[in-house]
Amino acid sequence: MDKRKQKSRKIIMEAFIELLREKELEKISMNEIAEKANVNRGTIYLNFADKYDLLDKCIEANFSQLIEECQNAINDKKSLTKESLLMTFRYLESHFDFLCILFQSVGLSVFKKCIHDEIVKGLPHYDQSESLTNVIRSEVSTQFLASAITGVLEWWFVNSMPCSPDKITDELWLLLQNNRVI
Amino acid sequence: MDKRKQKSRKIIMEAFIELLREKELEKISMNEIAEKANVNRGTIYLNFADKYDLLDKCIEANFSQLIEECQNAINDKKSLTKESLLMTFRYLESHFDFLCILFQSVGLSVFKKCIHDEIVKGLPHYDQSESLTNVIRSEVSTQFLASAITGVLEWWFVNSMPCSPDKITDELWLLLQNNRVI
DNA sequence: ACACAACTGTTGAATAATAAACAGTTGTAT
DNA sequence: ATACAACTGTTTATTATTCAACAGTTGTGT
Repeated sequence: MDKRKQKSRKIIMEAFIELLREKELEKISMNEIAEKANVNRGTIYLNFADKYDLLDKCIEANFSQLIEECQNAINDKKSLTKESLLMTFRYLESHFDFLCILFQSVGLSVFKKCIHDEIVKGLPHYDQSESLTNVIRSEVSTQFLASAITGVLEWWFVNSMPCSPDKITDELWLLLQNNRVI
Repeated sequence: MDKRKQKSRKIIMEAFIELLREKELEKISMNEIAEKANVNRGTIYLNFADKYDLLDKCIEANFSQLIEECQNAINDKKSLTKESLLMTFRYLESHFDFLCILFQSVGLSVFKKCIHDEIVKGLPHYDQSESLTNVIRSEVSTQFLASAITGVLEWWFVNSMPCSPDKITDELWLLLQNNRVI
């Protein structure tokens, strides 16, 4: 992509997020965003359809960042690791205030779905055709586990992170081991 | 000036100064500057003739900043004030490492002349036609004082700021008062 | 002496951002 | 009710930056 587009999108999104920290979405005007980003107002419309599209792109970029930060741990080993869980908790922790802002505007569901899907990808997949003793690792169990993990993530986040990322990861990992899934 | 030109010049100069901190002028290539500034190499040539022109513009911008920071104290009262002296010392202190780099490349003389001239502007001017008792405030005395002040500034800077801006300002101001110039 | 890599400064075509306008909308105060 | 100010989203011509290529230079090692 053209360097100018990259830069424009970046500074506009940064300015917008900065404003989101200061006031709620509906109180933010395109004029303000343009002023804060120090770009022409038209430039915003060249890159984003409107304020809500801009918000979507910010969320997407934010989620991409989470995935990217965890992808070494997740993708290299082609399965869920303790490390990737820890990184996810740490990501949620370090972006807490910003994510709260996003969830106010857009709800938790988008993020939850993304994280759930990513966990599904990370869990080991086994054919349904395998023996019945492996039923625990079937599609159903994958969904079961992904939901469980996502649920813990959500609970931890929504309750303002009642314990450290390290502690919650330890506990969750122990549960997974006890269920003989990993 | 067009917003894009402003931005380009700013980020190119900042990147260049950043590189000047890391290595000497002759070891810095236009490629590196472009890379650090995250602009196309051609953009540098659209804004600056070459590396040396870029250096000149950086110095000019830096000096403009000094003047601007002191101009309230200097220009509003149309004469030299203790405050403007203090601000000058503080400016030299806070930009010490960067100014050292500049002086390595370009020498002290440019800066000295600018500061000298600015002090001349700040000193009160009296007609040569006034009574002989006012000879102390003639053109000669103006040059005398400006050189003295500039000399102290230079000594203080070249000797790596042997005392605080506040202390050197106090001492210099006392000298000026004892000479009944202010 | 030669090759080779990195650099300089320039070009032209494509693309993006800017400035300045515009009509239409919304919210607010009088 | 109405005027007013601020906003939205779009359009136009203009200007700046980008990208890719170019020939020519400089410095380095073999």
